[in-house]
Amino acid sequence: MVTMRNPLACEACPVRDRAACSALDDNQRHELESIGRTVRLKRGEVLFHAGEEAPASATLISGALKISSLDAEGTERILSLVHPAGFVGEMFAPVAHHDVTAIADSILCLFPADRYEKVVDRFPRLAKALLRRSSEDLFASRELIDLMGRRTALQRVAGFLKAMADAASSSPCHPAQRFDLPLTRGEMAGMLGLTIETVSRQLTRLEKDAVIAREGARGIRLNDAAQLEALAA
Amino acid sequence: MVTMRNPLACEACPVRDRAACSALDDNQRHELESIGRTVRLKRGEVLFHAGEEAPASATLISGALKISSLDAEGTERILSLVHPAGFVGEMFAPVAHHDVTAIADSILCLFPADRYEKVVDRFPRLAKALLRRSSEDLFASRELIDLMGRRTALQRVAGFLKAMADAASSSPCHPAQRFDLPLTRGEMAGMLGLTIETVSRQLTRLEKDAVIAREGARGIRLNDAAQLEALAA
DNA sequence: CGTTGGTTTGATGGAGATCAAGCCTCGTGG
DNA sequence: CCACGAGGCTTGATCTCCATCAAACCAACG
Repeated sequence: MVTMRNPLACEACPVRDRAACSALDDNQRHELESIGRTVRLKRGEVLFHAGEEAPASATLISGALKISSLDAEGTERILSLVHPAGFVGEMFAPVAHHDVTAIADSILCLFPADRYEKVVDRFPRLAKALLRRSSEDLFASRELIDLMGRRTALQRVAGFLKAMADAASSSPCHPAQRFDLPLTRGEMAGMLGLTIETVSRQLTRLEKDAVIAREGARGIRLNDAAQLEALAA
Repeated sequence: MVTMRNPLACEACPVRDRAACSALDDNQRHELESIGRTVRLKRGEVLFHAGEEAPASATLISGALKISSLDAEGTERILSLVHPAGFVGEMFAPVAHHDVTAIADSILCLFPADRYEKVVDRFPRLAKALLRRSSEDLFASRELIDLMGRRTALQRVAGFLKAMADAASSSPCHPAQRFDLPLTRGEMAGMLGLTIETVSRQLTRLEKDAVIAREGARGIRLNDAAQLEALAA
């Protein structure tokens, strides 16, 4: 984990109009800027460890994170993905509940927990913006619950691909025609409550049925988005 | 749905020190009181319907709610349970995403969306309290995701019973020794991604193994909480 | 007393977990 | 430059667990 002491470059920030801090005016944002610092993570590096005390808060600028936990047998279960402009950090918990790990090379704004909370108290607009983000996260969580409640493996994998296509798209209403999966097969399996083999088989099946085409291990091209959606049930 | 015009009885409210409004001082709470009204729901009655415009916000005083959606085949999928002091309502969404239904006779404080938001803007402490609640809901969501990610039906049912025992307990650290399931078998199945029959079979199995005892269709007595936890993996 | 909604139990088949190889890609070092 | 190894991915064979279909049970209630 590389920490940069130099000031955050809010002016050039690619998520400046979508992240929670976008609710602030220039003066307020400068104040927030002064307590944060930029952090770079490479794929696989851990930001927070479950059980860690007083975790910080952070906004993801680019890349992707996963929030996960390990069960007794040591298999990873992915609870959430974090996309750029997303917020991580449990402001009200004394210890972190889950692991947070980069699944792609990432850049983020990191804020010490105590100082961040003080800023939240002084700037109500920030509190409200965080509430909005939290509501969105909650909604995303419920979408994942919905996905995992599906009973067949095909429905789950199809629904997952659909969700990834939507997330990868620049326009919010249309799915991306072509994108790279940010997760390994094992991570997908851990997210969907399946095994690696089953995920792999469903992907080959979708390719045989010409719903998708695979380009290497990670690349996905959507041949028939409507059919994909139908299969997701 | 019975709506009462008479003022909310905050002074006598059983959740007055746990709900979001507990963050307010007396004057502020009176103001909130003036825009809300008490609503009584019987089991099965719907508070919000998915797709409904401008849903209100509400705090649950007693009883229990479920947040659910219907998939294409018409099977219900439960996304969340709401316990007393819990908050429902999507302040930032123009339309409701999910159905909200009483699963027990319930009493709640209902606030019109627009007026509630105005109050939130004026009282930053309320915004922060809602943020805390939202974080807790998010955490609960992730626990459910964790539960549903388990691969065997026994683990899911055991984990669910454990969660219900914890929720039913007055003390936060010890599970209740005896409680009633708030859900039908069908609702449990919808929550765990299983079928009614499988849920039923796992319960009989747990009873045969003397981990639990059943008292009628809904009553559960915990014989061996440690074993239950172990089975939940 | 019959009906209805929820629950339990049984029998069967199929979907997915598990076990086991083999393959592809990339990075490292000889 | 090629060999090698390590991860990650795919494919196959088998077996287990759960969904499905079907029927009976039970309690509450009109």
